[in-house]
Amino acid sequence: MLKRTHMCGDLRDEHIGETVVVAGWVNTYRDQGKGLLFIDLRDRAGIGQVVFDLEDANSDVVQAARMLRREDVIAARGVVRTRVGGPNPKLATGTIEVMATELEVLNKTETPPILPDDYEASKIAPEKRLQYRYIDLRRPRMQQILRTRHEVARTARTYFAEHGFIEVETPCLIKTTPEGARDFVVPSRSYPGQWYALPQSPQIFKQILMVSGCDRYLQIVRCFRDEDPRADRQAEFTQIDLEMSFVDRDDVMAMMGGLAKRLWKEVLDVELGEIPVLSYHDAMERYGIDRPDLRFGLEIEDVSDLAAKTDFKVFQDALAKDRGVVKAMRVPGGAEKLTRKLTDDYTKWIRTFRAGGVPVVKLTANGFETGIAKFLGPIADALRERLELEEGDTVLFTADTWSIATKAIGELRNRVARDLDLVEEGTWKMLWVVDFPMFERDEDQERWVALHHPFTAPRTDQFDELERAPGECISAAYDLVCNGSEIAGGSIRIHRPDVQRKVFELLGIGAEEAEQKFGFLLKALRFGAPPHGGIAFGLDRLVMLLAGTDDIKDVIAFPKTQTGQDLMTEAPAPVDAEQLEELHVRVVVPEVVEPV
RNA sequence: GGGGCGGUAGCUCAAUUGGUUAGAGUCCUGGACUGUCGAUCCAGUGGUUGCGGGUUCGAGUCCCGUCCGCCUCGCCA
Repeated sequence: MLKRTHMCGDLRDEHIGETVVVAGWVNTYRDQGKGLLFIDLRDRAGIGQVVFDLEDANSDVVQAARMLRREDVIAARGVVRTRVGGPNPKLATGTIEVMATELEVLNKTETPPILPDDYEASKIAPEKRLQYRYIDLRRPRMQQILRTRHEVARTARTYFAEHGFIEVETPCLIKTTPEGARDFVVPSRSYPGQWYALPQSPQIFKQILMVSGCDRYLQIVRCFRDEDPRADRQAEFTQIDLEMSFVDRDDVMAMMGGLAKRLWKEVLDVELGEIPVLSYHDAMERYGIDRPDLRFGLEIEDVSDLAAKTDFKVFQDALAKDRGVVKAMRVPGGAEKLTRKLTDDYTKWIRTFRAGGVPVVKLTANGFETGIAKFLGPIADALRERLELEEGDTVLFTADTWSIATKAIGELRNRVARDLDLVEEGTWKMLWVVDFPMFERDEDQERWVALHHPFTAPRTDQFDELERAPGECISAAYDLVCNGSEIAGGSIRIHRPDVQRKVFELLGIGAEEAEQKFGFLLKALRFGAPPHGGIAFGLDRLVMLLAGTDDIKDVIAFPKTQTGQDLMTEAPAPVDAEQLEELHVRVVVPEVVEPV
């Protein structure tokens, strides 16, 4: 076999005159018949041109070269020289070519079902790309993303190693935990009827490592949550997981902000600057979401007090509800840009978030016009002042309970920014969101649920509230948000068993149940647990941002579909009866499943 | 579990109110061409219209069911 000396994508002017051996895949071929044959050869580093002189039509090299087809695997020896036909500015290797003297066909390909061209990748059916993932991954773009992912992981390891973190592995076969997402479970062969669960995160283990005196822990770790996927979510995903002892909230935020800055610098050569901090309360009130996109304005105002003075039934009905509110968003210049078609569409679309519609009004030289203008008489001046309205603006409203109206207008804010092209590409708006409530009321089940997770500590000044008014208790949790995407979330943890028991109790986990399900944690906390806290970065989402893609499947080498299948390996699949027997598992299939 | 969109040649798509032999580009096969570069030109192979039923003289097209993909609501401590 010809031994490779250079990556064909790495060849430059400096290699001119050298005899090289390159190897890779035939990206394209251009056969000129009598005379010349050009091969664009692709390897991990890029694409380079190999030329064959066809003068001696009977030579083995020429005969083999003329048989080459796209995606054949070859090696070629030749001399690097300046391109005779002039440079190709589209290629990094565009000024040079390899004049081939030897050719070795390492593997002919069958006609490829898909071709690894970036320029038509978006047109190929997603299931074909997943089915033939090995071909799809040959695309330069996919190779670039794989390397970005590697860079992120490498940078994180280096950064945290510099700061005294050590990497520790935690188990994948663990005990199922209540609360949280649905677990993936694994049957135990040795213990009939007993099951392991795959970790939703290594949360408890990393806390116990703090009790063990590790002081600073790092793990790049796979997590599993058996919930329906989304464009930015897979059932199986990766966290950069961290925990620190003897720290407060500011210590953790400073350390983790440092990683974010390092990543953006190393991967994109972007200086992030100081990362601002916003309270959960302000995020929800001003942006209607706990992970606001700060690349554009469109701030939201509560106008419930004004709305109460109108006769508009939608407002009145909303305000009559428990915690009913009316929210308003000023869209500068919206009178022109927000067409009737668009605003009608919003009213329909907003129903997916359970809001009734989107009342609209425009401010013109003649005052409020269209939509609900006729109801705004009594509050016209106050509304103009509150929203600092100018002529040509549109105001969009939502009215319902606080949680529905807030969420709806938050989603609407993002939608309007997209529709009006207000999002400036290439900008990075990172922020910390802090001061989350400890608990959220689950009205259906009439109980408190943890907003973050049950091991999150109250802020140090909030222990009274924990006893007195759990609904008002503020936690020591923090989320790192970038361009409207949550990229990390964490908290200071509870390190006192009495506080942990109290929180379990508030969550409706009684002493006995707590002992049975979390006994090992409660016990560990009794034996000298240091104050500690940590965070987990979503590696997949980080890479999505840094690589500029909005499909999580692009940043995972072998992703699953929305129904949890791997189209390449065809997992999941049935197992043998003997396997089931050994595992003491009997399958009950709802209906007859057709064999494929 | 709910909603929306889609599935026609290896790939990307077209096909009039339900009407003749389901077309085009690309890939592939063969040929032409001495500096191409998403090469070009000529010719050709290639189809169980996702699958199963139904309506009809006649179904890619209409109806029912089902499978698959994408987006989304719920869900995701």
